[in-house]
Amino acid sequence: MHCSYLHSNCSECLFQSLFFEKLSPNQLTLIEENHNARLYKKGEIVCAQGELVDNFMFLRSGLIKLYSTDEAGNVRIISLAKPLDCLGLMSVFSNKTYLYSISAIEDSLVCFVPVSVLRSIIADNGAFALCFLEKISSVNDMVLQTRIELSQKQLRGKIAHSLLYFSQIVYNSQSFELPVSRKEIGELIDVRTENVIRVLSEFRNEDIINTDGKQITIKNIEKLKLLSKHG
Amino acid sequence: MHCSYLHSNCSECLFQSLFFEKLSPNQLTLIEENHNARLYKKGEIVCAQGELVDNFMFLRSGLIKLYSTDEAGNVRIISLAKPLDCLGLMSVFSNKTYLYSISAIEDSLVCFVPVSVLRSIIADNGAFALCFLEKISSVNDMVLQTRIELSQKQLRGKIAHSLLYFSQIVYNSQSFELPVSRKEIGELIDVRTENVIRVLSEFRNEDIINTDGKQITIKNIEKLKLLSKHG
DNA sequence: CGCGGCTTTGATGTTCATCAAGTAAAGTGG
DNA sequence: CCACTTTACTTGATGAACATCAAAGCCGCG
Repeated sequence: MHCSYLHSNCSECLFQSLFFEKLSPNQLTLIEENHNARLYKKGEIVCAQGELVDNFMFLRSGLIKLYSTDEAGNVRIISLAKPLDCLGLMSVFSNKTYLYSISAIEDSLVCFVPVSVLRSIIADNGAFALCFLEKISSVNDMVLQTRIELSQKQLRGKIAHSLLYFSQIVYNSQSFELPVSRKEIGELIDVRTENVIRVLSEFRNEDIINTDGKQITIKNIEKLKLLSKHG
Repeated sequence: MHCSYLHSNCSECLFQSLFFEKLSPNQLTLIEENHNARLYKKGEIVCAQGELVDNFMFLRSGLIKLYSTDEAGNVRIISLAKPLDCLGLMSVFSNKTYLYSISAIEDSLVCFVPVSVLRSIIADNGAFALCFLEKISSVNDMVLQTRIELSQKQLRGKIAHSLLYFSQIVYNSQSFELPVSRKEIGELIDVRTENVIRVLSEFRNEDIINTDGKQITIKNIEKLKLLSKHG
């Protein structure tokens, strides 16, 4: 946790260019001196529903899921986060405790900045506040939008959507290894595991995709887009 | 649109106490000189999906719905807004155009502040930015949270939820007149009109509520809460 | 080696959308 | 103000979509 890699200079962090460009040298130093980073192994929990929010977090590398668990133990994945995404939606500002749990899907490097530090900088630096507001609100919009769109689709459309998501947004390739189990895909799009499997088989039989365990190859992306759109 | 009532002093507006307490006298004056207000009749459209976002809006009185329409013409109500709520979620900062349409469910008075003015104030005043961020992000969290909860419930649970919403959040009374049609309730919770009606009839037969047209009286609120919780 | 979790396929049942048809209420134009 | 049209409301019957249940093979791991 204290190796130099983890404490690399904030001004060199890719994240800087997205979020921190409006910071004064003093403010950047403040963050550098107060930030922290930690590597999480696949499956490790970064924070749990109900815990106190005390850090703003963003993902430097890996893949993370944001999820909630109800009394019955049903898991619902709210969203995935890729490198350079910030975690926890806006809970940082609207809630004392996390509304959702966060855990690592792949080995992940997470960077932490205490909320108190971030707050003081926002209070001091309106230009940064504005920039921050824009970036973070667009994430929120996207999550809501996705959820609304998904709720209109049915089985095949939902599966098509999630395959396209991994292909286009996460891996940028027509062939990739699924980072999640069939069960987790179901949790992401609100479908039972059995049906995820069934539809993947259908798609394979219809020559839309190829599957070999977690390895997926998209053979007919246009068909997939059509399916995702139609519903 | 130019009567003195509509242009009443911002410093006296209830909204001020929620949002504008951190403003300097100069900034308050800036808003007073640039704001606008308009009364919308029931059914009137305040803004349509795709239009340019140029004002920040909040509701002084009435009731408003935020909704989206897909190619097939299906309407989906994203959220309702009560007096003192701000409209349009965060689109103000993350989008050039509105993601959703907004229209008046009841006669409504809407107050407008140009986005450019708001932006300049945020850039100048970090304390206000922080306050603004908190308030607006909690609305977003709530909308997402509600949508997730709703998606786990089934028919009877969804209807119970929406009855409780009107009773507890909008009207604060066990007896109220529904401001929306059965169809709109369906659009709000993603259920067909016929099923909204069917379940309302069931609830009436089970002595959970009384209905007389749009007049609803909740007779067994505990049962309703149970139904809403269970699913 | 055996246990538990993930994957797969088939059979069954429930939930809800859809279709149909009729009544009531609310606008609309002559 | 009344005939007319449209929109809202209501109930029943049918079917499709999907959850649930069951059973079996697979794989990794202690």
